[in-house]
Amino acid sequence: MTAPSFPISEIVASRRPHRKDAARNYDALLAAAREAFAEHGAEASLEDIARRAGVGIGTLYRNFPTRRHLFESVYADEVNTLVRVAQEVAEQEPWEALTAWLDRFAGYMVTKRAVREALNDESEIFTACRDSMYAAGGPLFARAQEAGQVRRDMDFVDLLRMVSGITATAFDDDAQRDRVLSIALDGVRVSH
Amino acid sequence: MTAPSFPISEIVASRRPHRKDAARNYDALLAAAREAFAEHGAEASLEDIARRAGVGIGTLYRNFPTRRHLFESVYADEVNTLVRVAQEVAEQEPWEALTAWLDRFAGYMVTKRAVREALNDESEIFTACRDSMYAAGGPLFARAQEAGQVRRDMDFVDLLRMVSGITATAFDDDAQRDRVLSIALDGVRVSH
DNA sequence: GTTGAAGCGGAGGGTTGCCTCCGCTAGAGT
DNA sequence: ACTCTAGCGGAGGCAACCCTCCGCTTCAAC
Repeated sequence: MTAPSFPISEIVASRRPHRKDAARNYDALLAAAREAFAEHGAEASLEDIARRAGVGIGTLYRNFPTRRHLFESVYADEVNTLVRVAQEVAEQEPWEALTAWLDRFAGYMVTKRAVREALNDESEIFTACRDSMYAAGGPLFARAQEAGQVRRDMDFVDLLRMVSGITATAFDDDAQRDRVLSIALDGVRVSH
Repeated sequence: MTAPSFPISEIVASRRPHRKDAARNYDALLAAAREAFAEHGAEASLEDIARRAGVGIGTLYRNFPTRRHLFESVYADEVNTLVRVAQEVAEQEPWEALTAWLDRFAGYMVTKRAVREALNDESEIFTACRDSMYAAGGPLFARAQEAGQVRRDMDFVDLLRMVSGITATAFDDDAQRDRVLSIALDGVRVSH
């Protein structure tokens, strides 16, 4: 949990191709997949993803032989971003750093809820990415806890579950979501 | 919000048929649908539901002409139960009554998340049921708020969103879910 | 018991999505 | 410029699902 964060780009199964046109298609497919998964969930149609990316279905299958490959690639990409953000907020005050990171975490979780739903712990990539994310956010949590700002009878995973659960729900508007999230975080914070 | 709760059985679109075999099939279909929706979400296959119920696909369509009819019937059934529970807990202390009701609310929300997801506010049945549920739980919330046990800067809907969001998430075990939920509720309760 | 209508099941036609295969295209190295 | 191979797209076979339609079955009223 307190291990240093590490990049995971290298363990991603499907690699970006070298040729120029192929690389362009690869990127378009990944972007289309992220979009489609966010919109339709894990069941999004692969043919639709290929259509969105403006490539043939064959090209999709060449780059990502299975639906799982697509999930894993999108997921790995998101996690990399989350790791980077953890480094960026590291110099803020403990509680502020934690909530700032959670804010980003929430945003990315909304997008990739579909991916997580499909990648049951079976996947090596998934567990590696998850470990990497824990390694990035865990220290922020531990620091806030040691600073006496977070209650001791909960752990980092509890907090992530809480935040992702709340942010995954449909709200009337952003204000309501923020309000509810901050109320729940009041339960997390030690009343000073 | 403070209007008395009312039964909604009568406004359900599709009625239970009179003939013995038909009634049995109707019940079997509803049970199978609830199960299938809980398991596979709103996209559950209707042919699979008919299979589970042990009836032909034609029988399903006769009782529930559209997928929406099925959703509405399952949903109405759940809400009726929730209204009944609200009456049962009414005599407990404000905070205890509220959390006891929320506990049931959470249980039923897990099952019918799929139904809510599919029944966008368009449906008359849906809005009627939702109103009925608010009318049942709202007074419990108001009472706890007036007793000074619930913070004033949130409303009943905020609370329902919070609870349903958290309980809809996958947890490692029931203990973790209860722990996280109670932490979030600590944010809701006014520190005495 | 008879009877007629309410109810039944599933065949079948259409749609959509999954994945493979292969003849064509165009980028990259010489 | 030439080549040759990595890469391309989509036709096509298969499966699942949606929903309709209709001949057969079974309940229940008399």
